[in-house]
Amino acid sequence: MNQALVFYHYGSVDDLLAAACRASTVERIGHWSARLARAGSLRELLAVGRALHEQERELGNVSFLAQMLAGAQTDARLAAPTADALQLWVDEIEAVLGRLLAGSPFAEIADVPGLARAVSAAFIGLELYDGVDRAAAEQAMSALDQLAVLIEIVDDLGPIARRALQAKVNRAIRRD
Amino acid sequence: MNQALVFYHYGSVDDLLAAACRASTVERIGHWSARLARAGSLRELLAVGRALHEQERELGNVSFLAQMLAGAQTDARLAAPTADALQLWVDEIEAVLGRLLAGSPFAEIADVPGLARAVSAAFIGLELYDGVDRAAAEQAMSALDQLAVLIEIVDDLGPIARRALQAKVNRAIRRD
DNA sequence: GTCTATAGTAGGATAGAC
DNA sequence: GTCTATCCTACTATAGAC
Repeated sequence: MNQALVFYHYGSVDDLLAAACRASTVERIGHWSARLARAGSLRELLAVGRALHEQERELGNVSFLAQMLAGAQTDARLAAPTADALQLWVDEIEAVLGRLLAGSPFAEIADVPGLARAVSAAFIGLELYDGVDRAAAEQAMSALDQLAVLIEIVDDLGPIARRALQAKVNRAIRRD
Repeated sequence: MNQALVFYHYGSVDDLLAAACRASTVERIGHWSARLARAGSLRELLAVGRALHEQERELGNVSFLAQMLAGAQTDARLAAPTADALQLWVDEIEAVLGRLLAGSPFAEIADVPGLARAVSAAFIGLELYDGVDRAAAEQAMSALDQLAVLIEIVDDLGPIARRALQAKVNRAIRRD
């Protein structure tokens, strides 16, 4: 391909990046959505996240995302397509979390759309952290894995403890 | 200042960035460590994080961090100083979390150093997300705030529920 | 639609005067 | 230590032939 064709087809480099960002995201989500839909627990979701990160990093998509995020901080023309791409991922995560947290006190007190955005942002942070300090990112991932165990334990409390927890949750909700 | 002086004093642009990264991080941590040390709960820690993000964003430090992270993904000369700077923040967070989670089942099942790295990475992700989609990042922050309420509720369970939880935690630990 | 050529700009880096 | 001048390279973008 020729460098001048960028401007014939896309008008500017920014517009090319926007198109690449959109197309790549749609393609990658198509590649992962089935696996995300198959995750049956938070720990399984984390495992899919691990595999996803590994592969996207090798494809260079993590570096690309990092560059888009960095550019987007000071350039609205990059921020808009980046936000759109992230929204596509957030929609996926929201669907998975909504399914996994159905009936859980976590879903009752914290809204799932907000959680999906928080989880997505946290995952992005972990991906970038991994490129900077792999050992530290791995340590963080392990801690999240252990935390997921605890969340599932809380979700799986017996009726007495569950009622006590629910009562406290209700009081806290009223207090806010 | 003159452009050529960069190379006289620092040798290369990368080395200048490394020095700036280090100096700036030390200075900013000096500015925030007292407030972090004063946080008495996870929700207060989140509130400090909100204020910190707001101010560092206005100072341009979030954009700087984003650029360092993006560059570090493909350049080890940027990765090393970035990792060092993040480690300084992680040390701060580790101290705060160690204090706040002392005696909590969260600290017993997930190691605090790993959690500190996960929290730091998540915070970085939120900062970058905020530069791309402010409303979404705000929604994520609110969800985390509500989640912190739930964590404090679990931490504050009565003796019966607490014992049931602890027993399940112990079983889960042995299972791993 | 695709190519070559080219303009314009910016950034990293060195040489050498002071 | 600081400056000017300069080189080199890379990148964005346009003009115009085919």
